[in-house]
Amino acid sequence: MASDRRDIHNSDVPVLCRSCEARHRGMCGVLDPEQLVELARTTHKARHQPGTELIGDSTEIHSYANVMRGVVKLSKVLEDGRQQLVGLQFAPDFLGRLFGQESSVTAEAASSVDLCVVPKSTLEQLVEKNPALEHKLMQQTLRELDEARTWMVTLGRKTALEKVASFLHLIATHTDPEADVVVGGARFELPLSRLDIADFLGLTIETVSRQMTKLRQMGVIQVTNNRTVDVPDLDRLQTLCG
Amino acid sequence: MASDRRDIHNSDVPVLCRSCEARHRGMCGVLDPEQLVELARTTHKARHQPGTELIGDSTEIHSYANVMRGVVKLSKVLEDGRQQLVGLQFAPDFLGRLFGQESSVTAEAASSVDLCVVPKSTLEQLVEKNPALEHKLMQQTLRELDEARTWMVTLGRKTALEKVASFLHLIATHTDPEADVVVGGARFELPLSRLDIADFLGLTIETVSRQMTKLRQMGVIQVTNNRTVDVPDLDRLQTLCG
DNA sequence: CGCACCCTTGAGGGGACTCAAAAGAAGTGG
DNA sequence: CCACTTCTTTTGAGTCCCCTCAAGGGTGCG
Repeated sequence: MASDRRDIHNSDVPVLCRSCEARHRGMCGVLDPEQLVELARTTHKARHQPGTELIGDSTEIHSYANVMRGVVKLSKVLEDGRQQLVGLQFAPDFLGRLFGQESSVTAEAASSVDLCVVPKSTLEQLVEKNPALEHKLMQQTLRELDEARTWMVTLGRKTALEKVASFLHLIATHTDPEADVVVGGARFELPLSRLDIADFLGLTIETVSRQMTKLRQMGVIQVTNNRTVDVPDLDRLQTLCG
Repeated sequence: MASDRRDIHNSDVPVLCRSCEARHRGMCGVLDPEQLVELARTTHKARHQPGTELIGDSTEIHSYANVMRGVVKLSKVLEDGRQQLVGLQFAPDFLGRLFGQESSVTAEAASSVDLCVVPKSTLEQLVEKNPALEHKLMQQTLRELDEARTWMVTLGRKTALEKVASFLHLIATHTDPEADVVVGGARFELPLSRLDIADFLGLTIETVSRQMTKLRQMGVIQVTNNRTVDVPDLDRLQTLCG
């Protein structure tokens, strides 16, 4: 492809960026090499363990980030501790509330996560200079809004079984399929614990577990080590999503 | 105010736009008079009765619109007919999925609604020429995303009483308060029927009704004609939102 | 008045929650 | 390698909240 050829000859591309997914599919894809160099001067990679809080709700924002690897969960909590996940972000998603003074959600590493961290001011200056960048971020924001609204239907109108099926379907279609996929099926690692899944679905951990058992007994899924899920027939799973 | 004075002298402002809220608080606020004239050449006002479908789910998009008056409800339905409202839009909100080929939601007039309709191509050309316009629309999209996520907590984690209280609080704080507001209280017309409220909250119509009755018995609200709600103490209402 | 529509109220049932305990899985140290 | 702890997940029993089904008001309009 043309862009690949250009990359080969373009030794200006910062080393950090060369193997980064965000440069192709993510926001950095709209930057020219010069802007990429400028951006890379102020960014740094950061690896986080599962459970690490990346951004706190109602805390001031000093930086944005790109998810380079792993899964980040976005959540909100009520005063009495009830928690609800409001989004999941995969590579190469952009992380942070653009133009916001403070975050409206808590961001936490669900798995081991690699981030490319950008200072707030750097990115905002770049956005001002490059309308294409804001356009790219707008596209992601619109996609996130679509996903949030799709999920509202799940939260408000689906049964527990349908919720769990919907979650499995979401993960199956959002994580890169492993090499040994069977046609029409999928095998993947759950990036979330049962508690996280419950918080994502508006259920309790016990109910999630019971529905997983039911799906297992129905032959829709196979589970090994509580985390690896095998879906022989994705269409079958989809019919259970309501 | 300075902007008012400028308006008076600026007879270039199209007649249609002079009394429009969207020109000040909405997206047209970032346009200069020349652009406003250009835009106004292709727009037209449209009044719709309650219940009119403005945009169908999965239908092709030919135009966008600004809500000038009234309330628009956004909804999604499952194949078996279960419905979920995923958003409410008030003046001067922008209506439509920017850059999308087809809508991902159904938009319906909840009350009598006045729209300012803009052809898709006109607006998209204007967005390309004017980064400030995309920025403004980005701001609204980000706000809608925040609202959607806040509502996900309500859908997933709140009890029926908390849901109804949250809905009333939302309406109380999103519709322009009437002249005769008491300090700390509010009085407003519900823009939605009980069925719509139920679809918004992920409840049944009967449950909504029962919780309204309970709130009435608790003295938190007074209801007249099933549509006019009086909240003597908004703080009291808020404590019930969970 | 009579009809239509929307809302409220009541009785009963079921699905998800709560509380409790057992079974696995993962890590620690002898 | 195995006892031990700890954490996660599963399973079970019982309860409650919300849904379902059904009937009874209100309100507006012809």
